[in-house]
Amino acid sequence: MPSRPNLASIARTAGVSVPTVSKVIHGRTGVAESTRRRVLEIIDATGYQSPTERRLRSSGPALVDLVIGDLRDTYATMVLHGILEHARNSNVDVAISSVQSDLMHLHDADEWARRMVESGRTGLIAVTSHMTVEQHAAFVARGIPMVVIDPINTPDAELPSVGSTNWAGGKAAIDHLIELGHERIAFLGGPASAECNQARMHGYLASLMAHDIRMQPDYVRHGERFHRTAGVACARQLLALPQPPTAIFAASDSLALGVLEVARERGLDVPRDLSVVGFDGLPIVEQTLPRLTSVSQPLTDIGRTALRTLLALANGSTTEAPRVELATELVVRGSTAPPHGG
Amino acid sequence: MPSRPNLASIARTAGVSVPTVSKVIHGRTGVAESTRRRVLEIIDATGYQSPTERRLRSSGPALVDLVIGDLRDTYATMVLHGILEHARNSNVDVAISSVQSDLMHLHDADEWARRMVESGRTGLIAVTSHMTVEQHAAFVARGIPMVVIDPINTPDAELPSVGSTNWAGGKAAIDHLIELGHERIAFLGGPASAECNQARMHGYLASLMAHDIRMQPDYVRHGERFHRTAGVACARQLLALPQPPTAIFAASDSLALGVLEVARERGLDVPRDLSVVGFDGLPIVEQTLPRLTSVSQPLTDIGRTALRTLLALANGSTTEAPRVELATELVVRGSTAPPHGG
DNA sequence: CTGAAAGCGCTTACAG
DNA sequence: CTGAAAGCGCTTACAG
Repeated sequence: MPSRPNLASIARTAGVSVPTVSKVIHGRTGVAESTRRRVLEIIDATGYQSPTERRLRSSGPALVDLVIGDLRDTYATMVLHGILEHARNSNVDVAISSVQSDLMHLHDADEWARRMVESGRTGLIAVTSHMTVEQHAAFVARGIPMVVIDPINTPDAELPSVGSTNWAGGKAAIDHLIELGHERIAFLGGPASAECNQARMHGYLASLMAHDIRMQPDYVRHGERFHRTAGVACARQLLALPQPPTAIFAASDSLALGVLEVARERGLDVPRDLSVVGFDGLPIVEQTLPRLTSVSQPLTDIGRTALRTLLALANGSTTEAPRVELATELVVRGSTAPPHGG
Repeated sequence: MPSRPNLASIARTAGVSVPTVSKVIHGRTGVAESTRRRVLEIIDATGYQSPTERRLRSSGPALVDLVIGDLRDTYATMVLHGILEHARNSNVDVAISSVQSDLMHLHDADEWARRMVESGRTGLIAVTSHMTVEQHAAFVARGIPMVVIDPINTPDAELPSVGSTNWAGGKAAIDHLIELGHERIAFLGGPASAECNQARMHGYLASLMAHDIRMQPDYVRHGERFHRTAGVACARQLLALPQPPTAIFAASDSLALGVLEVARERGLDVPRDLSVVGFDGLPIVEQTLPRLTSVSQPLTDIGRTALRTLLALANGSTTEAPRVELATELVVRGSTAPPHGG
């Protein structure tokens, strides 16, 4: 076999003529099903690329695909901003799609990967998407490198991912509330399946445990999304408990906005009657009344790092850790104070 | 000349050999400067496309370029959302870049257009960018269709653009304030050069005129950007006037957020002491205290329409109007009321 | 359904 | 600096 496969070498291996291979590649009719299958197998095995594909990959800026769950979320926008900044510096183009996570079934993943190879795409970054082992495998099988940012499920261990120190961030938030004197602290999470959400919750549990505070199952709630409306629903439940919490740690700033809204609607003063901590550090935390204490994530850095990791993988680097975590930082603002009642 | 130019036809026209044309196309050395120029001219004139370029354009989904001024602005995000929605339905891919407007000089535009042709891009949508006649010409010259959304300068008449009824929206806002009994009404605008800003201001002036209210030059301010910080700066100036306005019409919701902030810092009650109207209808207007009366733009529709227009142009349609305006709607919320002092 | 033959469009290596 | 010649990789048209 020559160093680079061409129609002739594929034809030779398959024991057919060059025109037959050409027909298979272009999906023309007039090829026996068994022949077609045999040729396709060899094409797959040799990793044949048409001249167009080859030129696409070598000439001009690389083009990476980006899938984002919901763009109207400021979180996604800030990650995107970081990705685009690094893209400009690295002379890389970014093709963006926004899809509902459930649209991307296994079949779609395979079709998607095929089309990415065809159009010479360099790799894929998925932000807050659902990503199964099979889907990941579909991309790997076609040689498309892939990086995820905060998937809404727990990804397989092989899947390269970039995020922040969610566990440490959650723990820092609760440490802060306990230092202020709180003991009745609730956790208001996002999708229970999301790994980042689980890590934040386990940071919460770890802090309680370290301070010998018993965890109350009633005080742990999960929304369907990291969204304000979910925050409203869960906060209403929490504050309607016979013994409501004196502090709520929300696993996102959007959820925390919902908490502030419910507090207002119930006439509770934040932070006098209720302390609230968010997570993300979105710009909005500086605009709320009171300004929101929040665990800040370096979102643009996460975006930048994800693209850097992807480009490294595309260049054949395999030394990258499968998971990169950037540091979070608790920023104390006006929404936390010692508990009032005691 | 054959129906489709190839190296042979170009060589014939230029009076050189096929290998020489090949060298010119790939920028190889060993070609006399005069020969190179002659060949390049003919390539330009005939619109020659390499087989790779041709295949790029014909196979797979079209790929359009999108340039966005500042992504962290929710305005841009919502437009983007509309574009991506229509892109998914039309099986079109979107390559996104975020650039400071001043980065795109004339030279860059030409280079950009060249690269777009090379990578088989279908067209360009520019959101809130600076776009000169020369830049537009650079894209037209290479056959790249282009659509702009709210450019921050006044675009040339030929440039296809999509926006909303800015003038009517501005007029509706002021009509509303005057109906409430206001006479001391200020206009707090964005970049004075932006056409959308000018249209909103002229709506303001038209309403004042129609109600025989004299326009006070002191009451008209322009920020450098449609941004909260500009709103803060201008609102401070307006409220420090010997006779401050009783109502402020801000030409964007972000500017209006700055006004609310200054009102709070000066202990003014909105809407009792000061009425505020914004423009855009971003989701945030439902979250402010009080909720913000605002002229709502159909931002996702604008995005959708921009892409639809671009694709129509790319398909050779020339019947499109050069300017499409979608309807705005004044949504009255809690930030406007009759003037208190009077 | 298959492939020998002709051909297209481009590139490469090299003689002048 | 230029181009005749050889060749590469693929496709097309058609005979069997």
